[in-house]
Amino acid sequence: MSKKFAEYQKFNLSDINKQVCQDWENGNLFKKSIDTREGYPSFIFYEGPPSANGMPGIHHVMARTIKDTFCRFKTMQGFQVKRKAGWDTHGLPVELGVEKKLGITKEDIGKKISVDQYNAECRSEVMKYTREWTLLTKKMGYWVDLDNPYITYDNKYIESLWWLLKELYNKGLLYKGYTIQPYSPAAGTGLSTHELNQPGCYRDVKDTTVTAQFKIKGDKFGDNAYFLAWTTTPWTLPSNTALCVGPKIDYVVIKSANPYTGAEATYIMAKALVSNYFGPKKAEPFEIVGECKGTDLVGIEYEQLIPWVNPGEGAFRVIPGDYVTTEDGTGIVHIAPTFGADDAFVAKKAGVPGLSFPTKKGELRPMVDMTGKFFLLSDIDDEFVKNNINTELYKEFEGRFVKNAYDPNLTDKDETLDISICMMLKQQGKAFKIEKHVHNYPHCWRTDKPVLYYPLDSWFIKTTACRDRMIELNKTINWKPESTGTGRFGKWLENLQDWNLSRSRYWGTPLPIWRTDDGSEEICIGSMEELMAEIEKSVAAGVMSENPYKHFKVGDFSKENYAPENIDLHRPYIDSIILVSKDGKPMKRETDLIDVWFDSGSMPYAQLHYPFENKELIDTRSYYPADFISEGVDQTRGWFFTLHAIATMVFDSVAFKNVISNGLVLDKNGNKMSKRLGNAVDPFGAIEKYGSDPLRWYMMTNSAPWDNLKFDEEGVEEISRKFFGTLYNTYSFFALYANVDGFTYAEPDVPTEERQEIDRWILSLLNTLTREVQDALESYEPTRAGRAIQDFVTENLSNWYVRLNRKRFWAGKMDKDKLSAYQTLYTCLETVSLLMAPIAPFYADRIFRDLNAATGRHNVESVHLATFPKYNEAMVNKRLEEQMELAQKLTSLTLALRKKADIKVRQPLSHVMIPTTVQNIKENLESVADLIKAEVNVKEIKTVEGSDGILVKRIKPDFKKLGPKCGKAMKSVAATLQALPQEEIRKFEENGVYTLCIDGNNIEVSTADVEIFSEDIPGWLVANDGNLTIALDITVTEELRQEGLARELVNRIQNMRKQSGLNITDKINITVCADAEYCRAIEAFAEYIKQQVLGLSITTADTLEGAQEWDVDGKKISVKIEKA
RNA sequence: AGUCCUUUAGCUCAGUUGGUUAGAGCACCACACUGAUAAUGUGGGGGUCGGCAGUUCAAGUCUGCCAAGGACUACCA
Repeated sequence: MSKKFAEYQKFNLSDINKQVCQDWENGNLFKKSIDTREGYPSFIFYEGPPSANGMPGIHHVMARTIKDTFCRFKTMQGFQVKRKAGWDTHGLPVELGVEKKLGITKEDIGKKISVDQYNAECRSEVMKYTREWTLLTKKMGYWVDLDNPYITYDNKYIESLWWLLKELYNKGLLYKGYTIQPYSPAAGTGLSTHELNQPGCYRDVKDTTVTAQFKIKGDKFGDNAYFLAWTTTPWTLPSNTALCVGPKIDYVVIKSANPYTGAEATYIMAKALVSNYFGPKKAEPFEIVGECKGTDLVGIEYEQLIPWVNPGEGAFRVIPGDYVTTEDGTGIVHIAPTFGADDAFVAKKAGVPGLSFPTKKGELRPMVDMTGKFFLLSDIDDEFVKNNINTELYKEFEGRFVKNAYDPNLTDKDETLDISICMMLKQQGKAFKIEKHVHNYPHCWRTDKPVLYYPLDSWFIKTTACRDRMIELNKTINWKPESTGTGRFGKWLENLQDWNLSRSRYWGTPLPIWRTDDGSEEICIGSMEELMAEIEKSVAAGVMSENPYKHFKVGDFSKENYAPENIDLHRPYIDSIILVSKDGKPMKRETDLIDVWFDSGSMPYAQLHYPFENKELIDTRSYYPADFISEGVDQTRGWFFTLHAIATMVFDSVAFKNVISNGLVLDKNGNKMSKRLGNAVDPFGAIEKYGSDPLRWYMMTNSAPWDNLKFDEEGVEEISRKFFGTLYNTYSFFALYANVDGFTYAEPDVPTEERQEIDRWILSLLNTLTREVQDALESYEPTRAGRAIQDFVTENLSNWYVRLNRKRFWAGKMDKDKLSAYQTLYTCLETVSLLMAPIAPFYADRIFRDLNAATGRHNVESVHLATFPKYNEAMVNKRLEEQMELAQKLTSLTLALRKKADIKVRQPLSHVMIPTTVQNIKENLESVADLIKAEVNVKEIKTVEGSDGILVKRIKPDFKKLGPKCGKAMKSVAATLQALPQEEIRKFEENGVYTLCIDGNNIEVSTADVEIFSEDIPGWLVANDGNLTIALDITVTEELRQEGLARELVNRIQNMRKQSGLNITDKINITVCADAEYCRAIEAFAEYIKQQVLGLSITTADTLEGAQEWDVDGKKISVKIEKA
């Protein structure tokens, strides 16, 4: 019994999705796709770890489709592609999720709940949606090893991180620094830039600003001269220690007076901003008396504006800063190094001290304490108060909160510290201008209160030291799109800052650095072995009473040994470990955790527990660096950067060779999706509704991965219908007839040269397609690949090949020609299933399996274990492709003419005329003439030479060729050529050259520089497409009329056959009752009719019982068919 | 504020090294086809190629400026 091709009653991609998914599970196919490639070259892919504490969204389908597509493609190309899944488990979102769930705040940790319990909550919270993620992964067909994922909270993972940190430490790239960071006094914690970039954090606020007068020392500008400097944070003025000018900016010296007091004075400010402060509309007259550059001002000293605290040597002078602009303010910037990152930077460079208080606890703080208020004198070191603080002045302000929002007793309506200070300055005649100003200011997303820029201690990685190497290595990375690599990423590297690693939290990788209290000695731990040894030392020295990790066995890499029940490297356990210094002093761990981005950037090594296990995989570069990674473009400075930075600094290598940074998934109106707006698309719903394939296909083909995708469900539906529906129809058509004929591709291939031209044509296109798809995928352009496949299937295979060849499949016996048709169509379907498999893995597998089940041509069970098609150049015939294109164009033109003349395609016509002098077209035409004739139902195609004079010719200049030759005269040349009379054109054609006279210059034009074609044939119905012209003879002769009628009858009989439910192979007898003309037509074409409808006999009768009536062009006919 | 991306038909997108009628699909309207039929074909309307300026014989394409939308980074008086 011969095998059959599966035939389906309905087409539901969602169901197919589920079935194929099940087939994969049953066959353990993902594993097989890796195991069967054992020993083959590797294609190395790294999975960027998502966080499972949020539900997966539709954009994850996008990102993962890209990853999956290339991994499948490379697998099919014969590479072994291991894909280890990963989970990002540390960090703020997790902590916040837990705090929300438990209804606690950060302050409650260690009070209402122990750190221990808190971390346990985090550990479970972080994997909250693992089930959903796993489900989505399977449903969308993302093949990744979920059974052995790397998890960033894993002890082994942390140990690898420690090793990396120690490498950096040993290279001197890890240091502790004191920098200005965003800090939320209300929450009592520093904030990462990531937190500051939460939506809604930056808000417009209205603050009181002041332009203050800083009195210049000495009499260089007279004895009453001031610098004018503007600030939006007047509360920082008591901490002022310098003024900053732009070296290249022009400054002017102005004689005027203080608007509040009227006191005459000399002012210095940027020339470009004078009109903001002085002018005819202002109260005080002014006069510019001098001008200089910023450089000239540098070094000038001034008197302290608010003399509360003595900051020490080197303060109160003008320093240079490149960042100073003349966009607003005065072009002179007030510098409080303790409250601004830029301030601190320029001040440090110029050797200007910041203004700090030593506290009674022995810390060094700015004027503002950690709760956001001016220090109470009682909290400051007594000695310092005595020597450096003017307590008379200061005590009036001590304890004032710098923002009302920080003070539990104040509201927006109360006078702010800013206003108090402004009033004080005004009274003292030091305020030049006080006004409200609206500006954008960051707020803490947890407390909703403004953020303070505040100096904090942090650990940094000195990435700046490796900047050049990073830039160099980046040039070897293939970025898709290129602009992200050179632009966003490249620029980022050029302006690289040191990487602030510290996070003052609980749930994260602890910084493995232990220090003595005085900071004189410290140790960086790089492994468990080291830690255990140090603990033993500490126990021996009596610093610790016992080793809390005593059950851990060094060198035992079993799961049990590293299980959290055995050891836990997280806080608070790790904090209980006190090590001992060489001098016998206790060393405590620096309480910081590290930035979670370090976690993910370390995954190439930590996922392998490098270097403790799998050392050779990295060292021999057999699993490193990645050939390919892909994530959202928002990861450019996130994961992409941390991967690159760690690889450069520790391994002097790139971490990845090819990278796609994909765009966002927006809603169909181009808005960002968000749960709040309710425009987020649920990936599970979408997959259920459409199936994963259309979704994946839509995402890959609608726009390039790196462009944002405007997700529109209608687009997915369109893909379903247009591409998958057409492909399904094509397959169904094939299966239907192949089963009737018992075709199972058992016969040897019909030699190419013995196949019809149209077969060779589609096979030629198929190979061209194969090459294009391969090229596209190899250059990481899935969009181009998908679009090419889609175009081939819908346009060429279905709409042209199948449509034109339908009769070959249903008529006649299985001869060589029919076999050729089957083999050709089979090859196309099979190849398409292979080509599309990386993008649409489900339906591709369905078709492949259905085809292969009947033919057994591949000895693999799934398309994903098969080999990607190879381009066969011998099959490509550009000539044939041109010919067919010509046929398609001519057919379209002819059909358009029929339409214009209102003559149905069923009515045969005698001939079309195609004027052409181009030999090439003539030859091409000959080979496709039969096709065209059949398609447009015309008996004959005639070509006409131009010389007989019936054609009206036209010249079209070839601008590309003539342009460089003619230059400025181009326009006139074109106009002259186009206006050339018929006789001149004829002469031109005869001579091959023609001389034009333009503006007195002779220009010689040859026939190669122009296209000459006929545009019109007087008296004929004519159509043009480019330089192609056809004319249709619309005369319907008696014979043609008869044939037309016969065809109409065939059409009606076929309809009746179908209606009456006859089998397609049943034979019939026909009786017709019609007028005389129709009867003559039937008589004349009786054989034709019988053959078309499988009729044994056809007779005409005067009257007819039980017949069906039809109207053909106004004629009434009755037709009756009976099964023979 | 800086960097980058996007802007072509009502919608989604093509548009090669600049070359003269700016394309496709969807949607819409009309017609045809009816042994692939919950398919299919043909025709039609629809465009100041975001705006302005420049380079050029020639600009959707190159340059500059501007605008809108988006992303990232930063936050500065």
